[in-house]
Amino acid sequence: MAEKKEIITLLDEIADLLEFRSENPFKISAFRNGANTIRKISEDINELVNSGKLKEVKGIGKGIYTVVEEYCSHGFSTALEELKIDIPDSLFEIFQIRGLGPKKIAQLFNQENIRSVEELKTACTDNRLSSVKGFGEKIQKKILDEIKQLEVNRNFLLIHFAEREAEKIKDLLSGISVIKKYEFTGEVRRTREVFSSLEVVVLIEAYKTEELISALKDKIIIDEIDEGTIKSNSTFNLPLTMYIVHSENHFINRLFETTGSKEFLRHLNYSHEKHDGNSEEEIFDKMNSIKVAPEMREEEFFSITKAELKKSSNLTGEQLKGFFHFHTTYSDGMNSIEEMVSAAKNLGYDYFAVCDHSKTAAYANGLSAQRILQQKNEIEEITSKHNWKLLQGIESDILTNGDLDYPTEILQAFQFVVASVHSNFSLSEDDMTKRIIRAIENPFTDVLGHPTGRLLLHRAPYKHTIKKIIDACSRNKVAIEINAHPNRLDLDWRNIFYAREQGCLFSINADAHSIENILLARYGITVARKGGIQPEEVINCFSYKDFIKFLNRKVTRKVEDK
DNA sequence: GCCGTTTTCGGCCCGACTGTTTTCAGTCG
Repeated sequence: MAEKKEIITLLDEIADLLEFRSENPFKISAFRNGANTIRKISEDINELVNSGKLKEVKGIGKGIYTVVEEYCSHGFSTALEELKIDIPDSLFEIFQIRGLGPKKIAQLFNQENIRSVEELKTACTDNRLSSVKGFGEKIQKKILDEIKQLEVNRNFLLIHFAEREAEKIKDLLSGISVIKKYEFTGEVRRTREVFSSLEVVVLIEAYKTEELISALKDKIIIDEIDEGTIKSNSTFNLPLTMYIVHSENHFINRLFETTGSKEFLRHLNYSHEKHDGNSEEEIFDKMNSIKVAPEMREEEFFSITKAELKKSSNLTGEQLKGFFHFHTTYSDGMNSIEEMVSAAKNLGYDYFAVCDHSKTAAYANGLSAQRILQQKNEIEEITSKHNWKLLQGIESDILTNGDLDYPTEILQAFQFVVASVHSNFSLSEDDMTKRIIRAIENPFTDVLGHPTGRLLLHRAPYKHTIKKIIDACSRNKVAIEINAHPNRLDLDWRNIFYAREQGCLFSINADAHSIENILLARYGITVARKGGIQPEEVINCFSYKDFIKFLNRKVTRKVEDK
């Protein structure tokens, strides 16, 4: 048994190593293509292997099938291991540095004997790399910057990976009988976008502490036992701190003082002696503060200028009725329109706007004018078959000059338009801001997609002035996307407060490329809640009638009012 | 390695961008 993701990683890794070893370029792309083919398969990969049906899939031949079959049955790949011979494990971290591909890494390894990120860093600091053929000062500087970022990122996990670690900890703690109750605190309770630690408050009887420690020692490595604190740094993919308390009152107070960020507590002049309470409300009361939701207990909370925007969010996942900005097999999605909508409907969504990639996104199989028509016909067929409220939208690329990548006559045929930047990221701050604002000013734009372009722990946002962009969204009645993909979580929650002050609307979108992805919307909810967003500020929470009103606020669109 | 045929070898192959070159290789979305 193997997970689909593992197979994809395996084939990509083989492709990287083949390239590192300067093998036949077509063989390399066969493996990359194999990885992409598997990525697009929606059936269970193990079943396809067992039944031999994988062999029939275009792009999977005898060679790749053998690799996948071996991995599924035995959990390893002889082909991969053979490619790894004579390569130190430390080299693989270099593959994470953007701008360095297999060929450049091979050059560094073979010519300069660079075998790890550390050695690469030294070579750059000693200015050794700028004189290597094919490298130069700019690349050397870029590598150093990337290494710096990598060193910071090493200490963080994305939210969906951190969640997995938290689940393991839940399993661990639930299995220890002396624990009366526990609750996650710190970054988990604040629902940060990336995590550097996992913290839990644990309640037990005082005389059972030794019993707890011995039960823990059976299952995890304990690195530190301090007064009331137990730490395990290496058992999970994030360091774990457990705060051990022996009374309900202590539980509440420990939970309170470990939830808010240090800056948040400092702003409130919090001290645990003076502000001890039997509930969090009581603690806030003692500080003469309104009650602040756990997820909003950040320094940024104090930048909110309008009192009514400090209210906790009432938003929940069940309130999302509109399912937008999802991709299908028409572009780079894994599932058909019908499969996507049907799955979303089962999860409680009521109306839908498919938004495949536009023509400029060639790498993602973006839609040509002809294929837009084809899709339109299919949508008409499906809607009449199921009586679905399904609209044809598009995720249109914002070109370098700020135009969307279809002429007006095509744009006006869409019923919903998400405008996003997918290329040419390195404009100056001024140029990028103007580019995005021009797209916002386009009368057909409904939503600004992933506004900052960041990929968490991977790529910094492009240079831009976010306040000017938010102002433009407010002026032009364009909703700002909260892209819920764990890699993005973009708009950053820190900018939500300002956007709300300008009266902006938001659109929470999973940017789903598969049925499984639909569930990612929940991370968008956590981000929105962190910014205090209420359901009436989210276009996905509108009734279908109000959503149509929203669509027709600037241009008239033909939408059947079902 | 995969595909497909006028079938067992020959062709396959995004395109823009960047930084290095001096006409291109490598990377990336």
